[in-house]
Amino acid sequence: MNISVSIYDKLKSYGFKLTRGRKLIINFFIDRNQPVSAMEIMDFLHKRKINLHKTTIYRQLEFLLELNIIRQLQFADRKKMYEIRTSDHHHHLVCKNCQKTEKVASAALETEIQTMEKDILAGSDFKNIRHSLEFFGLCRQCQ
Amino acid sequence: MNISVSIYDKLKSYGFKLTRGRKLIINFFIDRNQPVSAMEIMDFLHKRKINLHKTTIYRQLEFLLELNIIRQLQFADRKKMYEIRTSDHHHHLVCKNCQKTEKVASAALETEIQTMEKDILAGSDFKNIRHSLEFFGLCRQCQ
DNA sequence: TTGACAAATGCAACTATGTTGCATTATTAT
DNA sequence: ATAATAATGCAACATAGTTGCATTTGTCAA
Ligand SMILES: [Mn+2]
Ligand SMILES: [Mn+2]
Ligand SMILES: [Zn+2]
Ligand SMILES: [Zn+2]
Repeated sequence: MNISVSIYDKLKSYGFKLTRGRKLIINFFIDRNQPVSAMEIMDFLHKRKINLHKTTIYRQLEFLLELNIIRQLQFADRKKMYEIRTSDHHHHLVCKNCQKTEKVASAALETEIQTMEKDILAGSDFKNIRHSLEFFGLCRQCQ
Repeated sequence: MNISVSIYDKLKSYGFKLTRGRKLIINFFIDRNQPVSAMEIMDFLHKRKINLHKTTIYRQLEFLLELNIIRQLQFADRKKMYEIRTSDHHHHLVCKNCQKTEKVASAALETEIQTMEKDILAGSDFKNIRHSLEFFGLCRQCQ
């Protein structure tokens, strides 16, 4: 079962349209399988001679977020990153210099984080606890 | 031993000047003991009839970062937050709606994170690994 | 195949946050 | 008090993202 087709079906079932730009953006997310910025999406489309306006890019991002197809990440930068939402829970290792990114994951760490989230629920007035954990460093090229 | 005086001494020892604005900003960081934005610093100074230009605020932040007196944090927002650098390693619980912030800490979690950082050093080309871990939720008022 | 209708887009103008170059002012040591 | 230089103010600029509104496009049903 093709992941992009299953996303298309989801959109159609809600009555949303499958435009050329939307399909390209969805497939870009699937192919990259890594966090990308709005600007990177624009550049990718531009190379394929598809000139979507930046407003449209941001509206697509908002739309895909709303439908839980992508997720938003905030690294040390001011700009937001987005990646396709998959079932595997993972975090990132980001180069402080060039933003090259790798996935990282640890079952032991997730267990500890879940414990922490339970403690927070019990010990504070906050509800709906989520977390963001990212690692930063210098990649080989940037050392 | 007064913490603000020890910071003043450090600055003087490097030959930097103790201006009215700089002292107020340092003391604001010490008093608040929580992450604040550039804009919050401006507002604080404005209330005390000290109108430092925004350029000056940003240059002070850069300066205090350079000297490791404050640290920079990035939550889910586009804007950066800054807090006084203390010896206690901690993370934050931030309200997604109003940005109200509490400190959180867990020795067990830090141990697990350190293990992860060692694994990353061993298993990737990255060096100088750091981490950012923040929790998000909805505070009492915003639920 | 063609309308009709809603969804999606383009555009201009705008906002928020932060940065740069350069002339002027304030702090410090002597 | 003076000289040296750190710090500031200002205008202009940069980047990332947002909003209102007119126009275009995709879809479904006739
Ligand atoms: Mn996690
Ligand atoms: Mn930590
Ligand atoms: Zn790099
Ligand atoms: Zn709140």
